Amino acid sequence: MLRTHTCGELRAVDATVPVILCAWVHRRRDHGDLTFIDLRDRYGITQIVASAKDQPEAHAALKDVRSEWVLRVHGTVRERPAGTRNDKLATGEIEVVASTVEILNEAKTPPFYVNEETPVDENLRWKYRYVDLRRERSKDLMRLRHEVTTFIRSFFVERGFWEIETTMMIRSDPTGARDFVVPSRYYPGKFWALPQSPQQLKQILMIGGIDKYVQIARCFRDEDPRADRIYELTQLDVEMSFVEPKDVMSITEECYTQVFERFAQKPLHRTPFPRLTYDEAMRRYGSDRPDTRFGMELVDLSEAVRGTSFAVFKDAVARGDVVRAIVVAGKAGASRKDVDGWAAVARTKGAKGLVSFAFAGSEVRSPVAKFFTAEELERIRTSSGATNGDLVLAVASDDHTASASIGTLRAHLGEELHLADASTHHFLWVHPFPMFERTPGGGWTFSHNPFSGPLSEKDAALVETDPATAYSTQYDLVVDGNELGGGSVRIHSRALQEKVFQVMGISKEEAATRFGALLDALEYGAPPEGGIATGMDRTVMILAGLASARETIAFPKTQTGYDPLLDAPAALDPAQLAELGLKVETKPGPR
RNA sequence: GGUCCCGUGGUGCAGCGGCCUAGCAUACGUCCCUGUCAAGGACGAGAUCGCCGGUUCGAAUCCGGUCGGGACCGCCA
Repeated sequence: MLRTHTCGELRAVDATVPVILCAWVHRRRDHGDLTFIDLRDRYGITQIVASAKDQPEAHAALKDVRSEWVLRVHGTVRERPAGTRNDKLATGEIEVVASTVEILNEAKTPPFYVNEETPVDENLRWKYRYVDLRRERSKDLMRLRHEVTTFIRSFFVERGFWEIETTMMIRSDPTGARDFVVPSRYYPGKFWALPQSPQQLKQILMIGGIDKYVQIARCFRDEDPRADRIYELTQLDVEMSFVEPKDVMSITEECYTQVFERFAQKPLHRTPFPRLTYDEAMRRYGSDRPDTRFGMELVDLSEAVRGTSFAVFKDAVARGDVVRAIVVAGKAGASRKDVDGWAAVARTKGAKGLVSFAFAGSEVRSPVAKFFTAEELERIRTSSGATNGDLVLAVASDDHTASASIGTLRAHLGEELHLADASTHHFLWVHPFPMFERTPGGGWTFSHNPFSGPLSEKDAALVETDPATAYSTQYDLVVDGNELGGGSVRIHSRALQEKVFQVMGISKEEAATRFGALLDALEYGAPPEGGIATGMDRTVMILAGLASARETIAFPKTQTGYDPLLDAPAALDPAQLAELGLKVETKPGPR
């Protein structure tokens, strides 16, 4: 080893010990004939000192040294003179008196500060990620992620789970997200796909008798990235044989309770985690991942407005649609501009408009006030639970659109008005879910996962007779309004799996082509089994209180999926293309 | 595919029709300094305001386009 100690470990008891430290120059303080260097590595910062009088050789060497140079310092640990200790440093009671200073490497002036917490343009941060990773914030996030991952892995391993690596090159299946694909050289014209998740593989592992599987698995989804959605995500992937939903939920809950108690910056609001059905979540919060850190639950005004002369509401109720609303406490004074902005939010989820009622003293201000009698307005007030000074925002639409648009508005207002309890983390389960949801074309698609089993025998029967009313074993784990993950107990009969595909308009033949391996496996003794997958990037992001998942990974890409560090993606040279049997028709873009 | 915000010395910001010969902080360079720890002091260098075009007597500032970054909608089983 080039060093005897790290920069984080020396204390007063080490005084007089000869040491060799190797690390980066964090800061230099030059007092002329006395020079201090803060030497920094992953472990901490240690002050190096050299004086012209007593350590002339080291002192001379330090004259030229600059920030981020890499040094090897030979010296002796000394307790700092009285009055010069630094309580802010773990090593603040000592300093290393340098005898010789070797320069292992010089460094250009860094493109941004390593020793300060200023925000930096992400393009620059990712391009110089090796500099960025030296920053305390980035380093702490890498450590947090490492510790959380290690903890979770041990948690499952201690409970009898085997970590098994599944293949990264699989068959493309264009359901769900777009696949990232890899051309095959040996089979020209054919392609591998990178897995969106190891879903089918882990089910096949259960059929193989592995019994309990865990993997911190990389998954790839070629959809436009967002702050909390990246191309390459890492998920905690778990599967167990001979289980019911409560078994998977219970071990997941135990794991996440421990993870958050150990690593979060604030306590859990409540354990055990509350449970909402999908229907209740939609009815009360207008979301299948409700943020329960604040109230403002949805209210139904359909009955209250049934007899009014306001056609939008009256006609909606008459045709079986609903009027849903939220009460924004104390916002009766909101401006027209505010309300217009909120209406735009509601419209993004399909609302045709947004009607406001401001209850200010004896007066009710609303753009549509003239269509309502005083009694009707009072009925709206009482059935919404609004009190003086409150603002009621209402949408008329079909049940799902009304809930979803008001729910989105609720989430938006929660952010805008800082309504959420910031002192605790609110976990909850959403379970069960409907098995199917409507496609825009009027058909059916799976609500989460085509392999999710029906909740009961009754639901299994409904798959054929009335898919709309069939419930699945699906459970989602939600924290602070974020979907952390989800899973289900799987279908373990080929016949039922094929029936489910059929409802979704996938024929037996098509299913056999796309999901052949799994369907065949189901005929060779498939156990009842289930599992869950949760997002590790999101987990770390929430633990660290970040708004973006990009910082939680070592080598992030930009929002357009560009990697500034490696300058990727990049064109292939013609020889590579030829070998793969590929011809590129689109000219590469500006990059 | 779409909407919105941003782009000014290395970095982070200010300036938003003429007072800009572009300001501040910090970093950077040279010098002074033996107890600092965001060291201090003195001096200095560094940007034609992302790019292209337009409006104007005059553009960092207004308009259009384009490129790049970010937030969001669509999309994300």
